[in-house]
Amino acid sequence: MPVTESSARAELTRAGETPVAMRRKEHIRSAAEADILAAAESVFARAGFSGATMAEIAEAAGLPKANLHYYFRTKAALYRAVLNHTLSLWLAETDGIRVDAKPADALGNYIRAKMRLTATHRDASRVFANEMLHGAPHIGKYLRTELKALVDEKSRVIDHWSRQGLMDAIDARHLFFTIWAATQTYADFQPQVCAVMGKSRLTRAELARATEQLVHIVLRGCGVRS
Amino acid sequence: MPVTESSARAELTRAGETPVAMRRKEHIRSAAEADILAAAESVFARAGFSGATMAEIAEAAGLPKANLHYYFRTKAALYRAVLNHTLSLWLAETDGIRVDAKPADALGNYIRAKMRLTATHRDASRVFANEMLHGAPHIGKYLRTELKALVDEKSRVIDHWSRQGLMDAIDARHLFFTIWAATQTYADFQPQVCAVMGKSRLTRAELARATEQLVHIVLRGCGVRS
DNA sequence: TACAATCCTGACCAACCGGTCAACTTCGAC
DNA sequence: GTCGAAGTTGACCGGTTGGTCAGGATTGTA
Repeated sequence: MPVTESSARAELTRAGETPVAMRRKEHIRSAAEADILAAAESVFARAGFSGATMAEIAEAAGLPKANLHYYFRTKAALYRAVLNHTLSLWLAETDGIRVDAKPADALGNYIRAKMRLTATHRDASRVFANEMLHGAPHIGKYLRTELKALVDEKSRVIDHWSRQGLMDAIDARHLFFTIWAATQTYADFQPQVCAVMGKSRLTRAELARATEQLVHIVLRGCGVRS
Repeated sequence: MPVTESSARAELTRAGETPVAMRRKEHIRSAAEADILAAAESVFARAGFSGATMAEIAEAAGLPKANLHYYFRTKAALYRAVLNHTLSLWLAETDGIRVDAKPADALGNYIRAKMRLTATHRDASRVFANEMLHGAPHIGKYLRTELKALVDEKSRVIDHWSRQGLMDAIDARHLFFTIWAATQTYADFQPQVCAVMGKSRLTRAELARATEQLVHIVLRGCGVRS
């Protein structure tokens, strides 16, 4: 599980302090951190790590710049905190992929959930994509451990379905890459999608249409029996 | 067609100059520009526009920094030149998608060609992805004109195949988004792919395997009769 | 009230970076 | 050899940016 830069601070609180004081202080801290993280996510998504400035993030958060450095020592620390927040979103939604589920439901709903995620958390998706694009220097370890373990586990489920004749023999890892890429493209490459569709923004209806077509292609393409 | 910053210079050469001089000078210029563009593409791919520094590009090109500014006035001009180079790659490979072709061959070979492109021009793909991620400020116009026109044309071909019963009724635009995303992910998200596969780099064989699976899923998913 | 801890902030600084410039070299033309 | 255009380069500059710091405000406790 990702750990924020400041999570260890609670331990440092003086033993003699009353619960009331702790609660109040923690509230101030966590509220400020949440505001800063939200502003930072938006700015990092638009400008990338190098393109974003602390002054811009501070303005977006409605705080003086020095206050940012009070809660997050450095720009890199703030960036890592934003990344950790996005990573916790990343692992979710695979719960439905289990041996006792129907492949059509499990895979279909997974694609739908992923697509919903890109729509509701577009900035998080873009920060994640940006990090990956630049070689994943901050989250390489996470990819090789937690993400790999999760994919290994879910791949075994899909292999099981294949052996049972419920779907074609498919390399599950590459299938995940395809699903992730096809869904994320609506968040990460939105300018391209909008331009080609001849629209200024993606409507809910258009996204629903894209989702169902992707579900159709993947399920049919993998020979999932329904 | 994209135009490089300096293509208009040839016109400025003095009328009285001999062909030999012109040829030599143009050779020096084009050779230097090519070196700089190659170095810039590599650095922009790794660091993005803001993260890249002219000094870093200069070092990669083996030239003093001032020399870069002699050939490309500003960092933005150099970046646009790199983008133009990648855009010319982008449009290619769709030639095979024509009404008189067999859908299975046309689409299959298109996917294979795209996948080859991401392997041989990984940096170009990443520069393009980075530009898109940040809202496509430099190439928005290109997307809305040339790319849209191309996709509109190719979509009509696919619609034609659908009406002829050669494949399912598929929204061709979203199909292109899926194909582009699924192929580019092997260039743009390589750290993720490598981590999940448990390898330090992508082998040719692994990429070939991914390609054929993607071809299989797309063709089968679109109900292409073979 | 006195205290201590946390929270907040304007002012400041050193490092870096894109870009300029003047001087110098190279080379083909005549 | 002389000339001029193109190519080359080290040194320099102004603006930006991440980060610091000293001092003040706020708040719970005793």
